[in-house]
Amino acid sequence: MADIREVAKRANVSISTVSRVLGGTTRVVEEKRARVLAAINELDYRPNVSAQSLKGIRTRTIGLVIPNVRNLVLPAAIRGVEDVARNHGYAVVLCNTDEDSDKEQFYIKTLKSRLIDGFLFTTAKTTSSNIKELQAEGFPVMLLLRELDDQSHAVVLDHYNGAYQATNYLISRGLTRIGLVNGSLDIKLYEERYAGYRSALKEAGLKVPEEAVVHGIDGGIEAYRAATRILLNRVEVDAFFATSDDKALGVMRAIKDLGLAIPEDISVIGFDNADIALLLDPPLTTVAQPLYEMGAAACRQLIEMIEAKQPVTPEIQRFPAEVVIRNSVK
Amino acid sequence: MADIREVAKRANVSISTVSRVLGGTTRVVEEKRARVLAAINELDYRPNVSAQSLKGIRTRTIGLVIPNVRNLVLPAAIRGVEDVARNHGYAVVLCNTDEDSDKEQFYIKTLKSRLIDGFLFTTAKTTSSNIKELQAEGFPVMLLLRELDDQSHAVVLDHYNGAYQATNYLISRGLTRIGLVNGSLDIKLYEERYAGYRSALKEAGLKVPEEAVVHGIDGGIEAYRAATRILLNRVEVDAFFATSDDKALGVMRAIKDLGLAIPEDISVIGFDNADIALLLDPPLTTVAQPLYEMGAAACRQLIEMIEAKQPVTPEIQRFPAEVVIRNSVK
DNA sequence: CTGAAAGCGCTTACAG
DNA sequence: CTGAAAGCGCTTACAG
Repeated sequence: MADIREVAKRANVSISTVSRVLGGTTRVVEEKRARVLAAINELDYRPNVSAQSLKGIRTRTIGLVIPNVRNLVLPAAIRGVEDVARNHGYAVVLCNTDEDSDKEQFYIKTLKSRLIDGFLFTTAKTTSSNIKELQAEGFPVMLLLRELDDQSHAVVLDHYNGAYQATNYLISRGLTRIGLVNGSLDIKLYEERYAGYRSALKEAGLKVPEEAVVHGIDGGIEAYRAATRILLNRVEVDAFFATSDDKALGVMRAIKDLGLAIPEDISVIGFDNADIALLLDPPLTTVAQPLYEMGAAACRQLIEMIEAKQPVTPEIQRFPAEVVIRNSVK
Repeated sequence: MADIREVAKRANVSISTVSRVLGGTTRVVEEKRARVLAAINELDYRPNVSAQSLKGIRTRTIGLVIPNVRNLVLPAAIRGVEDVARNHGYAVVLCNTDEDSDKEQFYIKTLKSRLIDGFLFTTAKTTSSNIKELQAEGFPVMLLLRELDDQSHAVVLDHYNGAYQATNYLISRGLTRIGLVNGSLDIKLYEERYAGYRSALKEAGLKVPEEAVVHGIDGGIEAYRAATRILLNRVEVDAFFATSDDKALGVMRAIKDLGLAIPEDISVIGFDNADIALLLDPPLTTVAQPLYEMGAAACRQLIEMIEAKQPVTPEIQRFPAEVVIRNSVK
């Protein structure tokens, strides 16, 4: 690729002038500006990001740290992030941590040495301090889907209310023995969904069927095993609240494998409204999380933080949850 | 972060020496080397990638260009890519093109100005020359999942044989009126899967039921509509071959919505063996594509190309396809 | 084996 | 408004 000297030569100006028309901050006489622009065009010149970054200019690159692309939820959020990044000229580096704090630490290190402008995490956990340390060092950090505390910028769902609504919906359909297949309580949102579930039961005068409640479940296969175990133990259950759609998928498979019908014998409600939820059998009733929009909002706010001169005060953007009614609940 | 001068000062050597112990190519006297290593450790020093890249050193960053993360297949391949990238100290920048040649072009440009070491594409199309041009400029380019021609390095499946096997399996189960829900013929692999399907039918003395064959379908929703249309037209069909699992999901939904049973009334076979295939209802019989392994292999070969001194001769690695039998076929 | 110096491609005070 | 020069953090001939 052409460099700034070639452009300068072709336009018959100094490299300083080329740099100035590119930067757009200083006045450049119209005639020269036009020549420079022409030269840039003809040579298809793009400034070398590494050279710019050495001078303290933004790299326009952000690091997106997630547990694992390979699930039903994250891809939609990633698209949201990426689309606004692209529209602002930013590139995004993808990192999968598998919920492993050491991997996360490793990625933070490599991203730092690559002079990333900011970080977007969907891996926040109460048990890890990686993110807090990074913030303390002054890096722009945004949290997405999972929050940490009110010292961090975050875009999240109102998980408590979503779970509360889901449970209430089941109750409104006459269901009373509602099992819960939940994720790890180290992750705040699963704690909140658990809390919303309990509140709804309590308000309705129902008690939590402890034998039909499991936490720490990750993905469809684990959910399948958990639900099978509960059902095989002859725990009486007329509905399951699975706190993610992939868990719901596993729970549904388990119910059917035992010869039971959905929703006639057991109802199932999920969480996320993943792209495939409406194609499942039966189409899955679930709590919608506007994943794409949340990813987009988080990326927008991160870029704002990056480009702001002064530090922005931490803000938590909480999206409302909504039950999408389909056919998996009686 | 600390820079090389601080390390040099602390270790009481010149910055050249620090650079040398880092590079590992030149001998450095053991005593100094130890001091430098200690200083690096104490300061948690990592060389500035931008500065290195300005000197012509690899950035250890690759661009991964895909149509859209938001589907059932790509995430697994991405994980394969990312895992081997991480193991070699590479970062990966993710780009979604939506099959749009202009977006692809845009990404190629931005990635170039970021001094990416190499490119990995899963977007190869016979109708676009973006990739060929990039190759002509001498950039290391790897193709994944989709190939272009024998001038390009690629890691792909034996699509023809996979489709041939799938169709043959249906035939072996006594099915004779086999519809096809296929992707765009601009993409070579869908052409190949189409060819495999036709060959199997032909060998069995069956003819292609043209009214039950559609191309250009992308995703579950479109597949749902296409299958519904075929069925509503009263085309007689006893099986569908959907050339991806997300299409199969839509086809299954369409069949059930019309009150038909799978596989009793109509059998369905998919392609990919996506993570959720075994949790569907019924569990989906499909052609397995080792997505994770293919992603890993492609990334491995790309890094090899990047780090090779001399140009590597184009090689196409073709993985074998395999039918995974579950319960969606009679 | 190792230090001082040049230079990678830029941006930005500093003069004019 | 604009050019020459310094310098961002590195690597690597060049001497010694």
